[in-house]
Amino acid sequence: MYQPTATEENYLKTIYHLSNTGIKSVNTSSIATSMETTAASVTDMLRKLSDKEWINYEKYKGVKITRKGEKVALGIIRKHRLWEVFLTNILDFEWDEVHHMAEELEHVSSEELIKRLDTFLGHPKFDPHGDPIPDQTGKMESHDKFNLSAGEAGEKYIITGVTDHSTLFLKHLRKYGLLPGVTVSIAEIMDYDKSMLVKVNKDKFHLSLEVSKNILIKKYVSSK
Amino acid sequence: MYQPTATEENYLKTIYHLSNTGIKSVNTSSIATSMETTAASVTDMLRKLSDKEWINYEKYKGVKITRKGEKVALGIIRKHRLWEVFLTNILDFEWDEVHHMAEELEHVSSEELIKRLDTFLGHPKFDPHGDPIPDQTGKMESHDKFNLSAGEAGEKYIITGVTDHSTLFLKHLRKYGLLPGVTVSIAEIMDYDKSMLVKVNKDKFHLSLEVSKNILIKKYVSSK
DNA sequence: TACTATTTTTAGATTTGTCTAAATTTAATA
DNA sequence: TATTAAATTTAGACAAATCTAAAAATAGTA
Ligand SMILES: [Mn+2]
Ligand SMILES: [Mn+2]
Ligand SMILES: [Mn+2]
Ligand SMILES: [Mn+2]
Repeated sequence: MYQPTATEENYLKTIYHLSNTGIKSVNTSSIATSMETTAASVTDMLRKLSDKEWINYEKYKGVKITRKGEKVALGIIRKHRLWEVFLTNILDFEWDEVHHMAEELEHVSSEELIKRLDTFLGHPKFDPHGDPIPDQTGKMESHDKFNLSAGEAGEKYIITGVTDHSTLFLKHLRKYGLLPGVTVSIAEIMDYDKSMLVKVNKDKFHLSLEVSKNILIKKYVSSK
Repeated sequence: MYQPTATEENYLKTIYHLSNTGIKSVNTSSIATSMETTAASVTDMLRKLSDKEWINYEKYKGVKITRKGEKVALGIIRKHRLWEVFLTNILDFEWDEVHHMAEELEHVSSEELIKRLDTFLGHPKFDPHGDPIPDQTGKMESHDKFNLSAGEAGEKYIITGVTDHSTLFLKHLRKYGLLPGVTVSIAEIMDYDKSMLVKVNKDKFHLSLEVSKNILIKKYVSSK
């Protein structure tokens, strides 16, 4: 139908993400905050996105993304995450360095390029942060993820991702080797502040609730 | 100093190329033709590029690129050609398919990304079309290239590049396996139309002057 | 319910890059 | 050299995306 501009792609991606963050209705100001722009600019853009049928928009009533808009958003998210895999696995960037570059690369338009990149990378299912990569049709894995802060003392878990994607947080976790795929056992949970003592390989760390709240895990199972 | 926009980068790249195509002074209309835009638009942009000291521009007198502007242009050309190597060598695209994608990828801004891509690719000196890749300082190899049409019957040559970069021409050459690095011997040159019979491996082809004029070669030397 | 605070939209500008049409300058030629 | 042709620049407009400030609508609260 229409060919979205890079800006339109960014709006749709943001609206898609906000729609899936438990936030009831996606309103103008939440979009403005996420996009680091003004509510007035968002209103302007919402009208354009609505004209092109990527969202349903009624003045003052908030926004709902359409199936069409979702398809655009998932395409961009797919590109973003595949490029992130490329940057970490092939060019050896750290997981806290790749997001900014992927923000640019995700707008390179060739579908064939991303198809071949996907093949070259071995059809990865998750990006370096543990986020699932949509396939060409938009489908992706959704392993039930829960927070390390909800884990129990004495139990063993595998890190599957993070809820805070900020460079600061990712860098912090890297210092402890707390990356997706790594096995963590909870040695002790402090009653006073809910901080925890965890074991990773031979090392023991003390993690604040602030940190454990933002780490996603699944139960450890020895078979694969 | 200033951060060039993608459009400014494209203008500078075009001006740089025109400056090195033997065309005496780079004039407004030649830029307009190359960029597929109007002379009026070019005039507007020349003023901007001049303000930012990437070109020297005097009304009605044409354009000369500055050292600063050349540095910008060479940076873009480096990115363009490295991405072309990536697309052909790593993602298995054909040499006639990569230019369009590289036109987008060349504007991805990270210097560190291109540095690592260069390392990953093994610091290639030439792109898939035989064009030299500038290094980080802007230096590049300039093998003296001459045209196959100026070759002599009975002699053996190695293809080093092309002067026509159109998809049509590149596709045509691919059909015959006439790619950079391939050895060609001229069996016969027809007096009437200067067309030639060439041998590539076991195959013999008849090449029109139109074609041989656009193929760049160097003398064959058995040692390396 | 009435008033106030917050959110959202509108109005009016600005920047970047583009265009067409008209005016101006330079080049070509009779 | 005078006149015509071609190239270039200017003038005025437009689309995309943004902004600030003001107006309008909705939500929160006494
Ligand atoms: Mn990211
Ligand atoms: Mn983006
Ligand atoms: Mn190219
Ligand atoms: Mn090339």
